[in-house]
Amino acid sequence: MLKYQQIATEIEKYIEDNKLQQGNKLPVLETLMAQFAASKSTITKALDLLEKKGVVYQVRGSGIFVRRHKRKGYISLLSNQGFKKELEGFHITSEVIELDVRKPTEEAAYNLNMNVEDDVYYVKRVQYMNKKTLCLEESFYNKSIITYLNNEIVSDSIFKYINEGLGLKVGFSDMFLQVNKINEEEAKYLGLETGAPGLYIETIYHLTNGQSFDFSKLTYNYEQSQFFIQANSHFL
Amino acid sequence: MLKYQQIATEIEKYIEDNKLQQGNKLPVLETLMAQFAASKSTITKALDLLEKKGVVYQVRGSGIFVRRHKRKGYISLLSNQGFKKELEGFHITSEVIELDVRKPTEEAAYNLNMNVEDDVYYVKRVQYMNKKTLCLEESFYNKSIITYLNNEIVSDSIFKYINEGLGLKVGFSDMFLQVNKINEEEAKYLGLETGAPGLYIETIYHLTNGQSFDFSKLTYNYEQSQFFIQANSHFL
DNA sequence: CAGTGGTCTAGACCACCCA
DNA sequence: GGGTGGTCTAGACCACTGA
Repeated sequence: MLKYQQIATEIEKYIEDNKLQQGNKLPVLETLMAQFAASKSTITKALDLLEKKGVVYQVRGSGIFVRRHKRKGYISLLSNQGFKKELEGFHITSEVIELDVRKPTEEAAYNLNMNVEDDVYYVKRVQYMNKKTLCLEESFYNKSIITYLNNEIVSDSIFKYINEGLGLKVGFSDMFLQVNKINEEEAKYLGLETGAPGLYIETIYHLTNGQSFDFSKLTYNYEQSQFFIQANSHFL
Repeated sequence: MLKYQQIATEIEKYIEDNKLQQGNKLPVLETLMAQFAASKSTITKALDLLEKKGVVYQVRGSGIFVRRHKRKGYISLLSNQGFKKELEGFHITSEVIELDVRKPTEEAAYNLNMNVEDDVYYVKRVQYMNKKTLCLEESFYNKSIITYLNNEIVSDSIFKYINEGLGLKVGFSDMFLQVNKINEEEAKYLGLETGAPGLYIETIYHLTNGQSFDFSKLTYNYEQSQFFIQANSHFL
């Protein structure tokens, strides 16, 4: 593990252990430099990482402060990539409905940047959170990248397998979000009425090298869907 | 403007001008260093900024590539802070329903970290996108920070005024997102039926120094709400 | 193994916050 | 004006990619 990642992890642990709250001040840079025997840039890099993750915010001329304005029961929409939910104290299980190798739909092929003649793994699952239906998921995996899947893997965490089993690194993802009335099939699997509200999210996942390997379409049960997102303003 | 921001801006412009597509390669670091007469770290910092914004991705040992997998008609959920929508080719207008100084609700006071006896500006607006109702918005501004608002400001872009008029810098925001059936009032303003799906987002906006100044509750018209989010995996 | 990006350092200097 | 974080540099060395 890299030095700056290690430092970031330890600072995060320090915040956790000392139960620091929103606005609490961390030690000054010089102290951190001494404590971790690292140069200023390395400490800064660790703090930048924590800032991206929404753990701290830095105020020039003033200090480094803890940021944790979370609410209970809300799932992080962004760290929602596969298996992180477990870590936030949500118990997620999956029921596999379909799993096979097939040709992709036009839509899936387009989003995965592959040909319609190439193979994909198709997975359809219902996910449960704390025993309630959370979402219906339909995923297409580029078979030339995700070379093998089976029922056992798919019942557990697919992303964990991609990371640890296949040794692939997920780099970034593009999410597209809409709200709609759910159709009959979605209603059936989610245990709701046809026409009920549904949060509909399509995501394209890419490896660190930019290749897209997964196109997923999820319909969330609106009764269970509470998400939070932490945004930074590099936008302005 | 800082050197690395300037460089980031120019690289973004270069991508735009040359109409580079997803996966296209940018010049190598050394070239960029020479071209902008900057050190490696400065170029890297500019590229990190662009990576955060979802404009490029960097692959070690290979190169720097363009990332633009956007879809037409989708609004960026994160750069949705106040006035950016204009820049994405959406025409947004507002109709002010209420604007006054009052005491905050318990909820607003809690989220703005102020006392219920302190004053807030309360704003209720309907926003229109390309002449269709986009959302109903209810906002509470901490009056000790946002010292003045009037009808003209509120009809235009409040965030533009906060930046340019008051000279305040927005730092980060916490968003909480749910899907619900809309109530009678929301239905009336959005021109929908009571019980129709609604995307409900609460956001707390903070200045760069961490002070929260705005607590907003938005209900989006599900027929107009298509959002995209670009995520990076510093999570894993 | 050449090309390319990533990490890390030491240090100079700058910019902002607050008392 | 003292304290604190941010920018920028030059350069050594490391790690991954792909032909």
